[in-house]
Amino acid sequence: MDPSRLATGALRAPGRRRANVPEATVARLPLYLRALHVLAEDGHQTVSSEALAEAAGVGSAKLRKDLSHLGSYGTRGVGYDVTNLVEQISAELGLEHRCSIVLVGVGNLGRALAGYGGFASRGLAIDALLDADQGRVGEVIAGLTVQHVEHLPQVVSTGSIGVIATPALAAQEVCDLLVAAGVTSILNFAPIVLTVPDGVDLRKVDLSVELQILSFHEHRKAALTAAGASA
Amino acid sequence: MDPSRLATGALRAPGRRRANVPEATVARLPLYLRALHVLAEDGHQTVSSEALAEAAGVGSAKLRKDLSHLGSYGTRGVGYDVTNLVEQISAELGLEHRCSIVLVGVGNLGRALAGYGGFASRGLAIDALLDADQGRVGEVIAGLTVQHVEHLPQVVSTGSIGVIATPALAAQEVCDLLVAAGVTSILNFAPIVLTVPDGVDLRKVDLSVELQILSFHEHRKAALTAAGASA
DNA sequence: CTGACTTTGTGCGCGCGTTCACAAGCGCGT
DNA sequence: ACGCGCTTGTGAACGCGCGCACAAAGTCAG
Repeated sequence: MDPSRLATGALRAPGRRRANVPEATVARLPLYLRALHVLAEDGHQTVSSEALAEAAGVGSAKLRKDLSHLGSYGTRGVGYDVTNLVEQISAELGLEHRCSIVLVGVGNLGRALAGYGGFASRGLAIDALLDADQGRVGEVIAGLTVQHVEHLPQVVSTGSIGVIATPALAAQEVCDLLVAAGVTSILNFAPIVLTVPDGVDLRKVDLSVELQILSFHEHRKAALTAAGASA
Repeated sequence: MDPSRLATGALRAPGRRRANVPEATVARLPLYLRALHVLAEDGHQTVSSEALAEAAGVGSAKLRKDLSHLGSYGTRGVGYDVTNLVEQISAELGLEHRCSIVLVGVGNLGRALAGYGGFASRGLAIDALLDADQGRVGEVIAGLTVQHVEHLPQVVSTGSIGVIATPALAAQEVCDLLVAAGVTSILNFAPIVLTVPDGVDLRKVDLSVELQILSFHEHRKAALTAAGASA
């Protein structure tokens, strides 16, 4: 979020030249990674930027520029080595050593997240489930036993990512607990604006916001066709 | 996604001057709406751009510019009338006449979405639950009976929004069914790139992508602190 | 009525991200 | 060995969005 944290261009390794990868590029790296996994399972050894861009749903020029930000790992005239590219992107995303994820709030959404296969498939796995409701403590979901939220400091390790899937009213309190426990990366699903101290990365996913954006487009399309029909 | 669809600046009503609201602004309108609802329940009659921006977690200048894109509904020296602003934003988002939502895929995530209170609260409500698994047909979730996906054409009405919460393998097929039934706005939760014909709006929410982005930041922070400690 | 204060609405400059278009580089066939 | 075609990597232009800072406009006190 804060791009003023650069000033580190001098200490990068001489071989690699990934200095400051743009945020927009980082947001697309997971897409490339997923497409590459599919291609690898399909038996492709190499892939051109055109084909990979097609598979990831982006433009080929954008893809090449994105990949160029983390080094030149392609071969002109041939394309990119699929396996190598998977490794490079995984390393860039920090997925080589499995990241510990702590999920707080085992309601409907929390259950869905715990059972979501997309995490565990590649380097990401939920390590702990927490809830404030004693009635849910002890329940086993997706192979994990739900613990009381008081045990949060014990399940958090350095580099943990916190996921908040609680009701909106409890979200800020849980967020503060996470921060107090040393978590510096938080993903919030509660429909509320959270405040965190500097140095903590906070992302949010609001399901209803996405629907409202679609509603806007649908509404506008309806208005346009109505106007077009009358014109 | 495609900003080339403008060319309609001449047919807007003379009183209002909402010509082409920027996409970035549309994405924030739901935030403002939510903050306004909270303020309204708190008894506030009017609100200044500063206070509303604080509640929505954005800058005040950005908020004023956003609101100016859909007309001048504020009073200088006073602020914005909360009730009026709620109506204006709701109208802009097309929430005044409840939007019909059709959800396909009643797995973990589908269940969570069906039970998510954030939709029904303001103008958005799920109208139908569909699934391809006969074992799930007939089940009642959040007051709705799950129907077989074959009944999709009958539950879709003009202006419906389709939500895909199926496994990745079934997503494209379901997407095609939705498009064939006349749905022109689709929200996809499956971790796969879907292709839709022109004229159909497609948004996607990928839960694992968000986590991988956080993983990147966590990884980078760890690298920076390590480098800072050694320097 | 007047003047001072408050708040909106917006013109402008800046930086990021995207796209086009092309030069540089690599493999392959001859 | 050599040129031909394919693909990458990137320079440059463009457009969008953001933030600052200020003028316009309205309210309220006296």
